[in-house]
Amino acid sequence: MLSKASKYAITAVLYLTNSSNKQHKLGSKQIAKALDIPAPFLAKTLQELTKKKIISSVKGPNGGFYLSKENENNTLFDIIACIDDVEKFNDCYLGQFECNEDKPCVVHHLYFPFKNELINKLKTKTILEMSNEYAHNNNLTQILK
Amino acid sequence: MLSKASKYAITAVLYLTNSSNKQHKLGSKQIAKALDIPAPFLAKTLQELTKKKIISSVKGPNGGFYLSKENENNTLFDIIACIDDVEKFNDCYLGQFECNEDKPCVVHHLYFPFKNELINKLKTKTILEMSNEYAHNNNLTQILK
DNA sequence: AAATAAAAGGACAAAAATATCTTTTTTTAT
DNA sequence: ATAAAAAAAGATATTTTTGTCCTTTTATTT
Ligand code: FES
Ligand code: FES
Repeated sequence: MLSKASKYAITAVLYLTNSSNKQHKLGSKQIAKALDIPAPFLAKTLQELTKKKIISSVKGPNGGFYLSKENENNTLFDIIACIDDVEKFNDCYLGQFECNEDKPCVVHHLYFPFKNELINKLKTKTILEMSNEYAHNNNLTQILK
Repeated sequence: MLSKASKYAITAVLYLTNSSNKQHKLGSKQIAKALDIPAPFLAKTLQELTKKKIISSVKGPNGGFYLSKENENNTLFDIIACIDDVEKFNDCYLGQFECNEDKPCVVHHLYFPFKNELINKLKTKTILEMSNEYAHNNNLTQILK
């Protein structure tokens, strides 16, 4: 399971795709308020993302966080790996010593393929793609109204 | 994701199925040592399981923990629910506000069916069944040797 | 009945995760 | 240049989870 920090990170990046760009940057407090996330904690998390070039930031008046074109090529997995220890994906779901085919736990045959598919999805899904899906989704809901 | 406590619980119960019975009870320290789990922490966890009748215990000399026939009808889910807050299974994997079909997150269509299958498996898999599988597994490895 | 062994219970400690606050640095706007 | 605004950095606080320790209760064995 993901930590709160990386969930916040994902939610915030998703918010940035739709509400910011190089011209309209967003401050950490604005983002935190909009998403109802503890502001200083989010600020920390956004700093980590910036440090590892997952998102971009500019200091000073009118500064804030935004996504560059390059940033948008980052994947969900990149965000998660920036905050969490992704080694945990290798652990057995039931906490058995090792997770492998030789001595599978009772949910291994369910968990293992799912996990691999999930990781694959996380690794291939770029921020840009999510942004597009989100826009598409919103269009649909607009049309349905 | 399960807490360490409930993973310890599962591992310990599994150990009990194979190494104990009403005649041969096991002390919490023995179990902890065999499984390399912090002893006092496991003791606490085993107490919770006993309180909720998932496993059985007897105090005094030659006392310890064991599984009654009724205990063996408990499921993996019962063990988990005894220790963890299973409401967390309803949360969105990526931490979006709600998990539902209307506004699914990007991994919802992967996560949701898996989660349901997993919960179903956890709810139907009894301790007895696991014990049998384990025995079967061991027989196989014996044969293969 | 007494001694003992083990669970049960409760208080405490450490570590990790989450959350807050303060100061410094940098950039932009004036 | 100066002031202001915002990120960056770092120190501190709280909460939750994990882990330890000590005392009490209870059942068993002698
Ligand atoms: S062995 Fe348990 S998940 Fe693979
Ligand atoms: S909406 Fe994210 S898992 Fe269902």
